[in-house]
Amino acid sequence: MTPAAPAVDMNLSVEKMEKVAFILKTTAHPTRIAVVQLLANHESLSVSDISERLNVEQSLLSHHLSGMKLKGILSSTRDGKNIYYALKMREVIDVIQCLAACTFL
Amino acid sequence: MTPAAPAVDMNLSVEKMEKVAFILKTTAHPTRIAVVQLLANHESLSVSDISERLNVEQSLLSHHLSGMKLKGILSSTRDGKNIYYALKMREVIDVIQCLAACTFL
DNA sequence: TGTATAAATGAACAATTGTTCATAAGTTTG
DNA sequence: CAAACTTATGAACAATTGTTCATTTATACA
Repeated sequence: MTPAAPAVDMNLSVEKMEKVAFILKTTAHPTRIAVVQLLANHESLSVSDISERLNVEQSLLSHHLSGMKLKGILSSTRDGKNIYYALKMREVIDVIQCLAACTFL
Repeated sequence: MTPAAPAVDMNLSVEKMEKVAFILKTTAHPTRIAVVQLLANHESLSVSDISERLNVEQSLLSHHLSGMKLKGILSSTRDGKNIYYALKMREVIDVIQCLAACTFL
């Protein structure tokens, strides 16, 4: 007997769904997606560097970055006056790629 | 010469980043993730069916569903008294899988 | 037609996110 | 140590999302 449906193996617990939602929400913002993009190609960048590249005001960017760090997506290390952020949860790259690959977007 | 970085090919335009963010946001909620999960395995389900399975109140679920439909993630067709929803943008399955596969979640 | 069932809608409100601004905290260098 | 520079922080406010509830719309069927 064949199943009446696509049969995609995906059985997330409620807890896991909440975590997935949490990560998605943390990423779901143009500026934050841009940050992930940048850090996907750069290993690590300082706040002011990111700020200039993305043309986002320091404080606002800092809020975004620290939020993403808090939620485990980024990591940061200080070097002198600068603080360098890096992509910790590299899986989010794949997530973005999945959608970016959609032709209809 | 080797690049100083991971070199992930991902160059989204601002417009595309906004669209990706849009889809992520539309999915980033435990109930909506559960809906995607269900519809990944069921082809199509009526509102009351989903409502019972997920234990979410009719009106609230309807709001979620129509939002997802509006944003192109789901489609719906009426059959008699019921309205059946189906997954239109199947790519979101992959997106969720990407994250669900993370062992650390 | 009237009643029951299924789902959508819209207003009101709650909760969460996003943004701005002023200021603080850490670091370097003269 | 003071000045300059980089980033973080917190309060205030704006904007968006999520939820509830009452009501409406659409369909079936007695």
